[in-house]
Amino acid sequence: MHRGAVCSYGLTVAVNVAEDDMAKKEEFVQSITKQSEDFSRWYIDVIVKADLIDYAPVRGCVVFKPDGYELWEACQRELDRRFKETGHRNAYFPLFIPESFFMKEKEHVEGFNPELPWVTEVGDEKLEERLAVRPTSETMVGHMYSQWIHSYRDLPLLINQWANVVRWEKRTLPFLRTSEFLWQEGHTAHATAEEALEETLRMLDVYVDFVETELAIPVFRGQKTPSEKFPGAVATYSIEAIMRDGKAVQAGTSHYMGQNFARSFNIQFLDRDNQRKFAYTTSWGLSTRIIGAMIMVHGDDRGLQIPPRIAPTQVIVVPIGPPKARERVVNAADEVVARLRKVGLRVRADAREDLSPGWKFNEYEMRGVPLRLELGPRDLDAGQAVLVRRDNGEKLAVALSDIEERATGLLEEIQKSMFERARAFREEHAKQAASLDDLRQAVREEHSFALAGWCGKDECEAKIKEETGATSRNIPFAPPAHPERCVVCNSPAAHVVWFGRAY
RNA sequence: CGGAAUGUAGCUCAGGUGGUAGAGCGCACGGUUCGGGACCGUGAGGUCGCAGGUUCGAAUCCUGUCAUUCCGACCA
Repeated sequence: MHRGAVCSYGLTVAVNVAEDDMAKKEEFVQSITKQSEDFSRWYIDVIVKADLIDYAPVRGCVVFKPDGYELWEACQRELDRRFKETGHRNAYFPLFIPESFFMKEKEHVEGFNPELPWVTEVGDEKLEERLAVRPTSETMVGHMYSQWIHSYRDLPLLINQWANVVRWEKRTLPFLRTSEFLWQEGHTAHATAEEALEETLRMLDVYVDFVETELAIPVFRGQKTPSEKFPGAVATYSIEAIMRDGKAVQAGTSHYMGQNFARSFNIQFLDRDNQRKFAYTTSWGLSTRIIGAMIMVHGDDRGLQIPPRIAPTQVIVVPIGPPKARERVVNAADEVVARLRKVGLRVRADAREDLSPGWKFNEYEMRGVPLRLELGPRDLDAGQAVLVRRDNGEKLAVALSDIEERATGLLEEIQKSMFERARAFREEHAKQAASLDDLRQAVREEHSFALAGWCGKDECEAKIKEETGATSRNIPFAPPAHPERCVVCNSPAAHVVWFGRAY
């Protein structure tokens, strides 16, 4: 811990300074647990240090701080645009759901009952009927749709809701599983099964497009096995992402309900042929969990790494210089910020005088800002700025005259290379398993997904979970291979399934 | 919901066998600094998670409770 400053000749001083810098770098990095050391620890360290969330004094609940909430706002912005483009409109349904509504759909109530919080009294008075705090809104929406839909002319009904929901989870993890979370839930009603199924898959594709384009997370799309489907659905489809520790996160789901909820809630319409028919419904949801996935897919030992397209701050401008040069660099920085904003970039300058440039470099890397723009006296003399990429650390001296073009181009490149890196990782971590041992090896030792044949029996699926800790993720529409036998019982495979350990 | 660990200043933590609380970092003020987490000086800041109990006296011992982390069961 001794500085080398007392040394009297240049070479020694230089060596000691370099060692000192290394030591400091180490120290900084140590404040975030290394991914390889303890991935869970790393995750918690990063989200707290990057100021995304704070724990609330209620079990399993968190506060989204501005930097975390802005990530969700970016997701909302991009998703909402896609929902509108596909003909949906937003509405809002109540937070409280009468107990009797849950009784109407047997599978549904059984599925959610263990995690429902209930309102039983108001002031000193007991309520006549208990009210659940919604875990999802199918029942309330079903009830309302039964009153709104009378004719085939009322269909399709395409509504989305942005809301908070509550599921009292036994085990929580910020973003990935909290007792209360934010999400969107789409609810649609259609005249025919074909149309409803088409909607279900269309919205799954909207999720794929959103997650891959905006969040740079490659996903596996497919159908859930019966044991993993939504309570009350005929079929559930999902997109599954693989984290850097090899574990799976279900990034979005889309459900085809058939007429199940329509029958339970009496959603009927008079068709062209003057016959009363039950509608076909769908629902689809994507939650703040996706932010956890983004962190775990892109983050590294230096902290967060946010894809430019959703980054609340895309470019951080750091003016550098001693007090005499201060005014000059700060003015230049302001000008650069204004110019970049003009072309639509989200840019901020950090001109705080009490923090050194080095401190800011580390800080914004930890916070995942994709691009840093350094502006010092030497740069101004040369008519340039230094751009530094978060994804690969590359430094580029760029002429101020074409800063807009270069910054925009670099952000696009970063977005692309982040997706490519994640995709390469996914390819390396997608194995095939011909036996239960293979499967265990793949998910436990190789931290991967495993593609395996499955006969379709619940027992075999349960056995896989028991033996390997992996659950079925989904049944891909276009599997990369076609194993013919069930990995457990060796009878002919009815499906090809992705298995993985899940969050 | 079961097992384990933790809870003391904003953060990380130290406080043998009970005697009224400390460090580093951060924060505030002043000054010097500024191209990869700068430095000096001064200062503010804690009903020791909460509630009981034992005791003349509890951060310390006991009981309960709440929260967080990890493992397991349950669950998307």
